[in-house]
Amino acid sequence: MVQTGNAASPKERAEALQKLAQRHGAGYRSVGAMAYDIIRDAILDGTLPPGMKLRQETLAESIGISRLPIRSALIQLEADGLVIFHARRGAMVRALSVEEATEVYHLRTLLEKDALRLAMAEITPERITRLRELAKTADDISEGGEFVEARTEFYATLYDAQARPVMWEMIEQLRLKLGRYVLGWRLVSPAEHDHSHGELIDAVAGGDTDEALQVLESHLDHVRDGVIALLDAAATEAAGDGS
Amino acid sequence: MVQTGNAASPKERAEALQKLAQRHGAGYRSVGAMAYDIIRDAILDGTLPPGMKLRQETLAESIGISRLPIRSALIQLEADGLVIFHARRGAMVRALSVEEATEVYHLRTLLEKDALRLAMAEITPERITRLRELAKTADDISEGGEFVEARTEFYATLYDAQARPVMWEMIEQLRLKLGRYVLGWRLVSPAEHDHSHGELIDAVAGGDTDEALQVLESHLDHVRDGVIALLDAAATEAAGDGS
DNA sequence: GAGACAGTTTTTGGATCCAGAATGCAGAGT
DNA sequence: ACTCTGCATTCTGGATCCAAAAACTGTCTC
Repeated sequence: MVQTGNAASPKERAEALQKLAQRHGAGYRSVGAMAYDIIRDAILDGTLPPGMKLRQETLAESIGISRLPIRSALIQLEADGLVIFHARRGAMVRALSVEEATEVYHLRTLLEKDALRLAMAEITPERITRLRELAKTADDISEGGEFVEARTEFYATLYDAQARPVMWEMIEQLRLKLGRYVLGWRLVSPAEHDHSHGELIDAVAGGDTDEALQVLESHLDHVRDGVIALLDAAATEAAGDGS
Repeated sequence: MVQTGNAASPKERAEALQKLAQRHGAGYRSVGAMAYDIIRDAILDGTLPPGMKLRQETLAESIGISRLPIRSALIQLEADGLVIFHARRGAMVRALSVEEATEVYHLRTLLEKDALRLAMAEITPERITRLRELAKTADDISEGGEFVEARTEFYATLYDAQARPVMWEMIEQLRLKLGRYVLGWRLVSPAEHDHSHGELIDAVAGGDTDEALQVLESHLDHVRDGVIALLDAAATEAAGDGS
């Protein structure tokens, strides 16, 4: 079992956290909300790897606040499934098992196909135009944080998040659980997924619902296979490390 | 808009909260976890009605702890969608709109039909026996807290929560959002839903997947209609109140 | 030499204290 | 008489402080 997750040195990690903290500079409603965003981003971009133990004191110092808003943030992250609390023993970054990842993709397929079906029933030409722009942005950008944002906006528009807030919230939750692994996969094999959003929006614009659903499903299957391969490799590696 | 939700007197509410606090006596890992359970139960059984403003001080005094674990609990409840924070203006019990309730039932139908389909593919005679017992318990009990527990255990077994934790978590989340309204509906029309769990388990035992799915769906539709009627009535009443 | 027990140190979780922001009331001006 | 503005009160959100529990280390014994 990987317990410490010491992929990088503690010093490097502290610096990366501080850099994230500076990016999330001012303009926040509350310090706790800022801490939540910083720690979430750190988990998603791999600064805090799965299995990493999260010491409240260290996080607080890195961000430059007290431990209290850190605790608020960690509680929220636990609800998101990114962090797990071991009673009286603090929090650690939650690692996803292969089984859980498979389940998440099963659910995403179920929900997102339904969302797409509903959205396509009332799609407008304006939205398609907007979607093409967003798809281009999402397919062009490779860098971590930016990519996640662009992709989120694309899907929010595609599924009409405004009209179906509860459904969108569920989809976002599922996507959040996987984000860090998808980014890791993109680093490993960057060539494989260049124009996936473009293809999807082409199918949507074509008006053929069944075809669009098929494109979406195979896209999800493709990413799922990549992520699971990554998880398998990590598990094998960890096992190979011995005790 | 119902803002204060003063259905009962403040004194009565404080007493009800204290009673809940006593029920959740000892044996808790942390005070925050206890506070979470108490407040959640209070929301679910109507002691804290939708729209009610949640003053941290008052809650802390009623339960007999400090404000800090209350805040932890409220953050968790926000993640559950039972509470909403208005920045710098504290938390209030979140009310569900008719649109959101409709969406929740749409999603539950989608997820639970899928869960039942998967579970029926690998059902065992032992589980059916166990389910019959649980169904009987759930159909017999009427009282609030007990009923929720019994019903939860029934569905956890039916959908094989152990084998599919992520899916079960999502279903639980959705069910949680509606719990208080379902209980309210049961109070209004107690005759309508006596043997629903029994009927469902009969269909499952019969082995006909399509029929079981149909029973599940019409059960969900039935409850949905009841809850939406209740919400509509509440909205009309609130509008009739004048300003 | 290895294992177990005890003491120390580290770290979480809770309570009290403090500051900043919002709301409500009152007074004055139009 | 009504409205707008300013002040006071109240409540949230954050920081510091404290206690209890767990982990680690060192020593003693078998």
